[in-house]
Amino acid sequence: MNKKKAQSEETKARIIEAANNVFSQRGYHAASIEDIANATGVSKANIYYHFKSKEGLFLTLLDQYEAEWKALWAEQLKRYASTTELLNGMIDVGLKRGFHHPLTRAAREFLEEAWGKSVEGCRQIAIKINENRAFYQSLIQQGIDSGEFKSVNTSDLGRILEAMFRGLGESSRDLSLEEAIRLYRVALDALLYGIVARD
Amino acid sequence: MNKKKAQSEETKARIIEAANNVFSQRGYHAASIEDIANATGVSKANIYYHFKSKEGLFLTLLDQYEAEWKALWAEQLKRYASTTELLNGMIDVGLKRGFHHPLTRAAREFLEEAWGKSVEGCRQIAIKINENRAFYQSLIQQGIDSGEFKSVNTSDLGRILEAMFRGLGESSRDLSLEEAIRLYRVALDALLYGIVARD
DNA sequence: ACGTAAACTGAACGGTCAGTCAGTATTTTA
DNA sequence: TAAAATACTGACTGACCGTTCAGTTTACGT
Repeated sequence: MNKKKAQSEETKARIIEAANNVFSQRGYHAASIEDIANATGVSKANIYYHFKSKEGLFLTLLDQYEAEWKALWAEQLKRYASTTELLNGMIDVGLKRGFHHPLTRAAREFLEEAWGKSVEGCRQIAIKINENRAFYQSLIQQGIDSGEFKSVNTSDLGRILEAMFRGLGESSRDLSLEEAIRLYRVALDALLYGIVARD
Repeated sequence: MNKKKAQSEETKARIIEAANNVFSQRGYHAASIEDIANATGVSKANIYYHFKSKEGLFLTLLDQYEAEWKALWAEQLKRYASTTELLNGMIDVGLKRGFHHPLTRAAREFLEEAWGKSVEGCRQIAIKINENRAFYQSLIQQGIDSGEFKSVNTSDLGRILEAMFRGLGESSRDLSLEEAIRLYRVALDALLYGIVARD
């Protein structure tokens, strides 16, 4: 139980890598299993040997991405003293590392396609959305606790922060990395300090 | 040339109405011409008598929606003295009138599907995106001119405002109208006055 | 009244794509 | 080394969907 299993796991890893690229570029629906098979260099049927379905493959990708994302954040959280700095750092790291979640588009598409069809798919995505919201919410809470932010409603503000970043992610698709980072920074600055003129 | 033409135009209008519902609920891809035909109560082929293609039908819908939106705004612009009030009013009117652009999801999906396939489709969507950006930008400029806002970069802030509203539109899909309006107001308040605590 | 054009339909076509299956090659186990 | 398990493939299926087309009904002009 050695050479064969190693081969198998390497193939699986190659499929995952190719699938990541194809889903990121084409989105969930437009990415066909055949595309992924060709990109990997294996047969279509082989993908169904390693993964239960297109949905199963995609959810595996999301799980993996989320795990990497969490690990990255656990590391970043130690590096910054204030929440403001942390948020600015988040922009840098988040954008440089794959332009703010390359699978986001595919994930949203997947969710919309799964709505009503795949109960399991919806459930899994719902879990991820909640975790993401809780993360943003905890960031805001941290800022309040440290006295940096006003005592705003963390649930609202978490949602708003998430919404703004998500919207920016889409809006900045035609921008270079540097321009995108600048835009995100300006946005964060506006949200932090407001745009209303003070006397 | 009377009864027949009237019938025809009524049918066309009914197709448009049904298509609006179906595209809004299902998104661009998942909405099949057959769905729309059934919802209208006509044959699939009849839709191709009145419209060139699925893309053509959808672009007609977008044009119509945009025209209504513009007319509504032209009216609203007169009703408010300050830009801050105007933005708050925008939330109310925009959300009450169909929860912030029901076709937005389908439009994004359409754009992603059209990328590389339909040059004409991309062109038309690009025009609409630019018009939308220019609109937000002019709102910000107006606020600066009246002395309400700091002299921020209008191009950036327009994009940011648009991104935030778009993100909120998605994020608030599981909220009631009242909750959504409240969330939007909190978001606008945060952007206007900031969330950083002042001494 | 009659020919013609507009409005409309049922059935089919062509293409795509997720998923299956019967079979082959390779490695492991006994 | 024989049998069994694993990794993998090519060809196929069934379903869906945008689009077309030959043909039918209906109103209009003359």
